[in-house]
Amino acid sequence: MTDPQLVLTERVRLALADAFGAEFADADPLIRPSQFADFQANVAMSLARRLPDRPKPRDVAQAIADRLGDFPGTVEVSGPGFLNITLGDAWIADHAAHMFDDPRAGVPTTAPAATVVIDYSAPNAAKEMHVGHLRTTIVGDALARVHEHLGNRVVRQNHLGDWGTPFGMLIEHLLDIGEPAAVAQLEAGEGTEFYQAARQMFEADETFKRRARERVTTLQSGDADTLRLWHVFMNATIRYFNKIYAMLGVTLTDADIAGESMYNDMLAKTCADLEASGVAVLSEGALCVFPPGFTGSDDKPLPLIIRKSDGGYGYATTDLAAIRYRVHDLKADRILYVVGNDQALHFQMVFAAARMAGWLPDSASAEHIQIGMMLGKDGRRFKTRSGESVKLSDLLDEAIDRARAAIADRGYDDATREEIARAVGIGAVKYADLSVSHDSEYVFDFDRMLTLTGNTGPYMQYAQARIRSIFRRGGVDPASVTGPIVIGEAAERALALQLLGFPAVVERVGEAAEPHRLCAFLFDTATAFTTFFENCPVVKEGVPADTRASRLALCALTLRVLETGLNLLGVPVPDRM
RNA sequence: GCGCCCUUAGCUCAGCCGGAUAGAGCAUCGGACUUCUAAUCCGACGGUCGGGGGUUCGAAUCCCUCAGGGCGCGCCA
Repeated sequence: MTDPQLVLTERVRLALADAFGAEFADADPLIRPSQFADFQANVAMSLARRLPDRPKPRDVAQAIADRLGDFPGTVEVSGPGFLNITLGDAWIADHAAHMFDDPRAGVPTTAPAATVVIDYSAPNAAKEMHVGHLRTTIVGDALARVHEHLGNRVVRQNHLGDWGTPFGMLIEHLLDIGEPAAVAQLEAGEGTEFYQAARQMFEADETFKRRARERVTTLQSGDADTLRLWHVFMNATIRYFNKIYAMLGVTLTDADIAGESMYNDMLAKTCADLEASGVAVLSEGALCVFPPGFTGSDDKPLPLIIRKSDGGYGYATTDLAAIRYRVHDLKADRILYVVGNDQALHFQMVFAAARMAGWLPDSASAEHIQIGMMLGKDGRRFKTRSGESVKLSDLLDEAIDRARAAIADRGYDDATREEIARAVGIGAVKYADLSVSHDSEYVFDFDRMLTLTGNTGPYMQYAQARIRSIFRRGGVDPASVTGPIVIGEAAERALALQLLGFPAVVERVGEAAEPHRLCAFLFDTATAFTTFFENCPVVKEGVPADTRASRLALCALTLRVLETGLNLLGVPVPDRM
């Protein structure tokens, strides 16, 4: 364990138990970063009130400090009873060295491993695919990578919108324009245009409308010819999705596809079981679950409709079937739904219904990781100037174009420039999505996300590239560096201390499902490195051999942390920029 | 009516498991370039943390309330 906050928590807890008795060993020492020291412990104030003779908080703090005499650093009582803790340089160097020797850079593996089902991306083949899907894809993928790194068993579930009434008109439109033309259009990413054309026919042409409705019926009845057409449509669409995933460097594969259609065969039983157990009841001809606590506009219970009065199933049914499948068949301990926050109420009700049915036991959690809406620079829903939704590939192309322009005069050959432009452009978009908290709206702005300063992908990539540059310049392989690490300059100390916090951040990101915390950490790390870079020459002439060895080790460790962190976010890591 | 998100510096956002003087980037102003990659840095300026009440030794953070903005909510997904 290298994380200072955790080390100190344990150490101070022992001290206060020693001072006041074992019954207080459960008290959280409240170790927090401090502006007056490396860390501060805030426990004395609250603990003073719990103690029988209600001593002064400062005395409590002093009593704890007295039992930290052997601590490798300094402990001072300050203000109303704060304990200001400054770690010794040797302690920091020692733990940094320990972290450096660990291939995992101190990140522990969860034991026992949990099964984490992550539902993300889930583009809808029959609806406009908009930039909102970009965010759930990127955030979900980062969470999958983090949980995998933590040693959990991750089951990705791409809950494609691949079923439902719109497919009647989509299939008819496919027939009208011919399969080859339809496939070409869909693979080219013009699913929205395809959908709109079908929609237009549906609204304008009564014959088409009738055909579409009949097609829905034959599709749902499992008619072989119709299913074949459906597969033609879906396969082409999925090939387009895969192009986008490849471009984005997303880890989703066809094996992770678990679209709505997958649950078709379970829907009737889902309803029957819910009805038999009394969880679902008929209301106005529809089969509904009324989870307690949900009321509508007139204070009447709000239904979750699982079978429409016409006998059809909605997405609530699918979600309930999916939750049962994920718990029972996939053995999920945790299910993360990385989905837009407009579905908050829906998921609350689905989760509540699943609990009522006993399909979601207390031992498993279902969490809606709410994704906030993406806004344009004008603060309104992200659209093109003409009001169209923005095509994902166009968006990514523009990011790459801008990145390419930024490095145009750097003297790289074409292939290298292209590789860097892709890494920087895609990295900028992904990092921008990840660096703000997932549940808030966020403003999409190319200019901001592509700058080399601030909390951006390019800045993080650049910091990392500069470290590699040092190794190149020095003719040193980062893997061959051995240290030892010695703390001299303030910038070395600050960098080493910063690095020690990496494992805890990764764990926290997994627990709280908040990738933006990793971004913030990496930004702080890159900033600390930049200060080090400005102040501490490494392979320049005149640097003593031991200093050089120590700094090379710090560089190598920083590189590992930045590279690992960016990998966990799914942000590409170019060698040079 | 109900649910979710939001309201913190001119702009974009952190901080919100309560802790000392609320942070960062951009923008603005001033400074640093014969570079271990200056697209990278340093400094300055800049805030009634939407309003009010409560809990607390202590509130941007917890509770209540009001206001404003966004999104959603019985047979689309």
